[in-house]
Amino acid sequence: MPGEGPPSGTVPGWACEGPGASGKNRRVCHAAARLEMGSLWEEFNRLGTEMIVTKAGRRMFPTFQVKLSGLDPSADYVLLMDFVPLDDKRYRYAFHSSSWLVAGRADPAAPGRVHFHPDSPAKGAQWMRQIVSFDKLKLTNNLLDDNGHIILNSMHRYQPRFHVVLVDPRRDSERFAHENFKSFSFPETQFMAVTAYQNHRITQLKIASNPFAKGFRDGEPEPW
Amino acid sequence: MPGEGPPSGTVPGWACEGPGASGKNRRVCHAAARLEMGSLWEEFNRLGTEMIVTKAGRRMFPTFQVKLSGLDPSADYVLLMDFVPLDDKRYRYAFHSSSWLVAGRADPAAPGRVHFHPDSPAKGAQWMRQIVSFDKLKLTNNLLDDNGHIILNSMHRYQPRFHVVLVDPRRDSERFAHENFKSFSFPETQFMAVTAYQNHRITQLKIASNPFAKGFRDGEPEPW
DNA sequence: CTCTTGGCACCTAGGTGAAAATGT
DNA sequence: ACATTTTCACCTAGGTGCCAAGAG
Repeated sequence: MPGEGPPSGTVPGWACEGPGASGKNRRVCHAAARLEMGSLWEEFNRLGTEMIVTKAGRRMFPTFQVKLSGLDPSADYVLLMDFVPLDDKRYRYAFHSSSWLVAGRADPAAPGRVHFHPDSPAKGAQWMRQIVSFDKLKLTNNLLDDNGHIILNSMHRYQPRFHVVLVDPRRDSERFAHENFKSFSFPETQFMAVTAYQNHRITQLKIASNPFAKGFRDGEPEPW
Repeated sequence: MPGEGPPSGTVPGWACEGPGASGKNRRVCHAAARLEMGSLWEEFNRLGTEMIVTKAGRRMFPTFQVKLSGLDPSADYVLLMDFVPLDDKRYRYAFHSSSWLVAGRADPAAPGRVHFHPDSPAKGAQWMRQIVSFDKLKLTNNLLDDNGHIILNSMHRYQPRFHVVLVDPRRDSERFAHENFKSFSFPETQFMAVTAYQNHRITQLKIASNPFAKGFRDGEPEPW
């Protein structure tokens, strides 16, 4: 079942350990990211988060947002996201039992794309100043999309991933690429891509928490 | 009367002339700015452009937009605007003659503020890539404004000014400040600050050309 | 009288899920 | 049957000029 995992957001092995060539650049190894709206993500995750994908592209809700710390204030960084398949399966939803069932092997993988945060590149000080929000990121199921959106297979599970990349001013910076980035995965943000919501409780939670989804708010009844 | 002046946008004296300490940094002296929507600005200017100022802050229309060239693609620049009084007078509008009359000396000058383009700082290559638009800039008549808006006196005339500032990485860069910027004034963008439109033809032109102003467009009559 | 303020109806622009239509 | 596409009413968010009322 979807959703379980450690509450940490740091991929093991990226710590600033020891000397030698295997370490990370000191300007990225102390980077830390705290997921915003964590309790909302967890609420969705308990039900099994679903994200709509459309031909034109649909935003995620909740929006993926992080608070950064530990960057070098005066160094340049690029921030980006990608999405990794959580398994090699295709799913379908059993309405009678309100649960997801494996429906076979995964479809051919969609073109792997990344989404650069539109403010990239920017100084560490700028990134740490306020919450970094990926609200321009859109998900699509159109394999031929030419709007630069993230392409996903519907009825497949994904794990959002967040990357902090140091802009290395050195010549031959490609040769140091492996030590110039740090990645973060928050298990509570994993989701099932769908073209229409399957679990009614997900629909209800979206309506209750997304201001753009219609519906009366907060016990406010219609005006008489 | 408002509106006359040379069609050039370059302030004389900023050219890259000669040797010696009086010149500009080579990374700014070749900078050039072309005003976008020039014909619309001129159309307004012929009538005597008016810009609304409100307590909450009002955008300019037309929006001040420029196309930049001649920057060093890899150098960092800050782009900003300020507004200089065109004279020391206060005006009033004579409806019967449809003309502006001098109504006395200028009120005490409003706090001088500048508006940094929100993408600042950025590389020359980034600034030159597309049109730079100051559509976040707002004008207010609130002397105590704390939203960072440009404060102007109503019934006074102003000349918008645009500045390209090189971010100088050298220590003691303050000592070179005078040679690290280049300024542009487009006479066709001068305007009268008002709290309500005075010239009806200005109102009509705003409605006809600003998508946010209501009114039927393009001879399209109401549905039947 | 001249000028300013605040509410408001009416726009643009674009993010929602519902539901019907269309595949497969 | 299951999944996708399309359309649409209904939102948020915010930029307009208008007009009545207020302030000097």
